Amino acid sequence: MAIKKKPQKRALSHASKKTVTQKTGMKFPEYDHKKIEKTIQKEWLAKNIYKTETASKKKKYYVLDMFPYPSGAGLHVGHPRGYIASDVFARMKRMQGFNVLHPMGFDSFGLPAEQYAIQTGKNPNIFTEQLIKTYKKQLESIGFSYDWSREVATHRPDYYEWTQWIFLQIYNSWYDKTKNKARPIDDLVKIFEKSGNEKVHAVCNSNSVSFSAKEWKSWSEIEQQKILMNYRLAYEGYSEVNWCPELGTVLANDEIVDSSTGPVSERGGYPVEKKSMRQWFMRITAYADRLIQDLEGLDWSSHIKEIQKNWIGKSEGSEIEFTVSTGDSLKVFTTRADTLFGVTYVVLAPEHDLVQKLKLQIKNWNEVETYLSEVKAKSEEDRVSSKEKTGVEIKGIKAINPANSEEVPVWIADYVLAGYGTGAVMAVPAHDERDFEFANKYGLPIKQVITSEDSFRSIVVVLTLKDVDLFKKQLKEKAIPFEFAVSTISKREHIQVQFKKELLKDFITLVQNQITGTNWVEIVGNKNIIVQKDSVSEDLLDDADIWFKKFSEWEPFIRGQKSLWDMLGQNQFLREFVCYQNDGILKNSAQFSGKSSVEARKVITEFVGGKLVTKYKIRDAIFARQRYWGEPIPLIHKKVEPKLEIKFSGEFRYKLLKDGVKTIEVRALDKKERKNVNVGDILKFTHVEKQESFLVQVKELWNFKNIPEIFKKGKHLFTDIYPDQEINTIEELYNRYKKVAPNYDKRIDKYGCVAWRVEKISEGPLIIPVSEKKLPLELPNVKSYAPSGTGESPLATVKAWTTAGYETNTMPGWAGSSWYFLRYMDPKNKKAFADKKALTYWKDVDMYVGGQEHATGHLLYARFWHKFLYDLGYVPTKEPFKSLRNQGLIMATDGRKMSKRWGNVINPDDIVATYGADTLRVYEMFMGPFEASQPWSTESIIGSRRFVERVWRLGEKVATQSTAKSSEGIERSIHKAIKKVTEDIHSFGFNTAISAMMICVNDIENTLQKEGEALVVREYLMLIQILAPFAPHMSDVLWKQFGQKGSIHTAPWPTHNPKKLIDQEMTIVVQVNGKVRAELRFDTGMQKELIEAHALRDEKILPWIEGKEIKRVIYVPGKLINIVC
RNA sequence: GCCGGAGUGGCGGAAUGGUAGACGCACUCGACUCAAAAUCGAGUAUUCGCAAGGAUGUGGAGGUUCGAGUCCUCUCUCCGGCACCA
Repeated sequence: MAIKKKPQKRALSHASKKTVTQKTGMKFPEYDHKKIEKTIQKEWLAKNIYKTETASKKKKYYVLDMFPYPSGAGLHVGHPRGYIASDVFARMKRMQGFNVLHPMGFDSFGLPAEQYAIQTGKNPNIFTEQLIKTYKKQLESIGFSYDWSREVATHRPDYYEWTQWIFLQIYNSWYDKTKNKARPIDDLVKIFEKSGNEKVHAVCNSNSVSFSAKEWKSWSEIEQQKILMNYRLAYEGYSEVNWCPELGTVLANDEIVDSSTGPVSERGGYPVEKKSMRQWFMRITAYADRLIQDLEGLDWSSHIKEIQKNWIGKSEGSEIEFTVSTGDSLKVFTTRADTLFGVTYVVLAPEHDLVQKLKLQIKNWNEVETYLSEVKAKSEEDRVSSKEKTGVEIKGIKAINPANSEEVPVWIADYVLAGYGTGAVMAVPAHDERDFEFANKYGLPIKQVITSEDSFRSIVVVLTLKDVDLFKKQLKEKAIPFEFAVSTISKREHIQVQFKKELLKDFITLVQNQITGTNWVEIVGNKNIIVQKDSVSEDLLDDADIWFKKFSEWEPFIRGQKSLWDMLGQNQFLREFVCYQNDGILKNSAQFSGKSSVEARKVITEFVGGKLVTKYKIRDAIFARQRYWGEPIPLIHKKVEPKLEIKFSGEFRYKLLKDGVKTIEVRALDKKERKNVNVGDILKFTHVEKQESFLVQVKELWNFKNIPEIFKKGKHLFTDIYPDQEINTIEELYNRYKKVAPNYDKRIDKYGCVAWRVEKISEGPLIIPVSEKKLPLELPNVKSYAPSGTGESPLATVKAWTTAGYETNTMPGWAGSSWYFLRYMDPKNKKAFADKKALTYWKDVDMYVGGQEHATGHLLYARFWHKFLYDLGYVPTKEPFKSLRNQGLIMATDGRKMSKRWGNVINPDDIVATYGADTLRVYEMFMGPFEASQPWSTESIIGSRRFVERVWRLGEKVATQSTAKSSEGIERSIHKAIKKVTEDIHSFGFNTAISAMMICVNDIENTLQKEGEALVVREYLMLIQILAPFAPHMSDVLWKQFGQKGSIHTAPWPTHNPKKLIDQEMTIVVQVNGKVRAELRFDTGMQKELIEAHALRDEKILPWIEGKEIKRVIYVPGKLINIVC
């Protein structure tokens, strides 16, 4: 049985409340954190010292925390780390005279509250408000300088009114690529009315077709809206969700776990499947490029920037058109157009359009179909996790390489993704690992077209141990007249030599002549090539065939070299072939041979009539949750009158048979042949009775108030026509039909007739936005928070909600957090999300502090929304967060993450109670570098407590007599500390800032022990001022204790005087050949020559330089002197 | 696999190319105390040496430099992100 060791609680010295009598007779209290913190917090509140006004002549500074999600688990000591840092920062800025905005709020919509509501049936609104209260209390006890009058919570209607408002702006916008910004959708409508969509250069759904202004105008509102939906920045669409039939609900990715039988729900372990559901999307892809571009000007950690860049995944390449033997064109996307001559096959994604289109021409359709269904049956996990590539050749179809007109086979394989690029790739197995693997598996040819141009190469020379020494010696003695590096690998008898490419020849000669019995291996990049000793020659440089030498040929040789085998056995050598993926010089590429990859990409693309294009990995963001506890999406699905779309089908001449119309004799328009078809078949025919042909053109949609019974979708109707008539509109057609319909059968034999068909009955609801005046669209009360069972949100079960036609999806968690920082600027505004004045004053966040886990979520979405608002002129800056700092996690004492599950959570309330908020703050800042993760240490925190107390007790020793003279040493320490602390807070080096203050306190204490030295009030106050951001309670109380008016937190920040930093003496380290041999003290500012003379005569130095010629003396002013001899 | 970041005492960590281990924890010894806690003082990388002092030392192997934890090359390990993105 494990014995749990209880952490020992340290006794703290505050126990007694007696006072200490100072030299001066003034009463100095003991440090009692509970009393101090409680009193001073009350005073702050009463005097409202952290309230921030917008109208200020002072310069603004906006310090923001990522607001918390108030969860039932409450805070643990890891959460406030970022808040403490930003608070320290904000406090310093405030003391430096800035008008600091430092607010706090709550990201209060989300899953856990919903989960709780489902389980308990309690109203999540009430529950959430309670949690917020608890959180606030916890935060307040730590002593943050938040202006609570600006608090926001995303679940409150006065807040989400504006989340909904922003949504509507996004919904009513489109992205103009020409102007590279979002514009109102009304602008687009105007363009459509004027010139259709041919000139529109917009970011839109790929299924949109081109149309003219006339066509646009001819469409019904529903049709127009459907077109517009392809352009809106918030649009309706479908996507696959994780559907759990047992639970009757949609699950988020983290609610799913893998099991042996496939994915199951975390709760209950029920199977989870994919289901296509209606969703709302945000067209973040429109901003992909700007989201990358504008990262450049941001003061964020390169780490986060990198993650975002990676996530957006920009890649520049070419779109190249291959021709398929059927005549169809096949576009591929590649970043390596330079390898076009190396294409030996092309691959389509299983979902590629051409696959279905060419169905009839595919000779092995059965095989293809089997493969397609196999792929479909595979779960996404299977498809990704099994690295084994599968595919099938499409027989009967070839693709023609536009570069050299070569015919190459066409394959379908699921390693090609339908959603990226064009869903088709040109395969260059010689220079792409995936193609390489696939080609090897299916025996496809490999054609080499790029040669390495590395200026450096590595060679591993296999030597005996004895030879290694010899070899090294030769190199050391510069027996080889060129630059290289030597290293032994794994302490075995290998030597790795690096050298410039042009020196290869010389090197080979040397090895062959001087070292006997060597064999060797060449490594290019991280790929290996074996070269037999005999075959080493000049053409090693340019004969690329060696890259494809079969391993089997060399295997016996390598096995013979046991150590080499050990070294290389586990790596790429197990491969039979090697493929070279880097840029290089082209070969086997007709007129392009000899060009560099970079140049060739451009010219080859041009040569084959391709296009240079940019692609992004990022996908549009799903902006809908099938949940209750989120902002309602302010849209109404309005039912409208149905519309018919009617399609003309053809002309017929009927041959009346005795028992009625059964067959029709017809002649096709283009192929002059007769054939019999059945009634209802749709064909293109000419009128044959008089050998005349006429066309019926139908381009209109028909609106019906009430659709006649006869118009069933897909039903064929026949209208008689006379040979000499023309029918131009559906209306004419319909009228004729109506006339004929009653005695249809009787008339039909006499005349020709035209067939037409109801193609589409568009009844779909029209989506209209809720009027801005009616916002907020408040969440209705529901009887049950349980899932609706259909996968839809519980809102779908609310009758009033659905009859009003309101959208039943709610917004995702990231909606409210994508703009909250703007609301803080003017949180009570009822007319706008924030007033223009407030927005122009506060502009953007100067310092944003939070966890890096939001790199690809919140931080991306917030930037996206902000850019959108900027495009429409609602905010003055392109980017919301100028500087960003990410705190490291605080792990539990056991090294794991703090979590209820592990039972290792440390509650800040306990720490505040035992040690005080000031100590908690100092400790969390002192633990280590702010951005690094550290484990919480129950033992180490005492050090911070000691420091806080020591500063307090230093107060007893302050000389309050007006005659007291300040000590030069103490003055210097304090000014040093001011300098260091100011700089370090700026650079978020809180741990070293505290260390500097500790050094300062140690210095003062030591100095005070000397006779005649005193700590004067002014200097002591400076010390507590720089400590104030870290220990705000204690320092403010001390401030008042020493008779200062107002709060320390509104007093100006001290500045250091550079003159006071200078010591009269300096310590110079004396080195001989870089080794420290002595330390000497000189007057500050002494000349180099004098110092040098002293150093050379020093008794500690003499033995080291005796009898040696002094070659050089290096002097680093004020620091060291190095004697080289 | 690819892209980032990091490896320094018993622990958290500090060091514009210039005395490696600041500061803190822990530990050891001492002072105070009847005693303990708290507090204060001294010490604390490894190794040789009684000492003075010397040698070694920042994951490993090399290099550049008067001088490298820091810069360069290779390599190992750990952490984070992405993951068949052509």
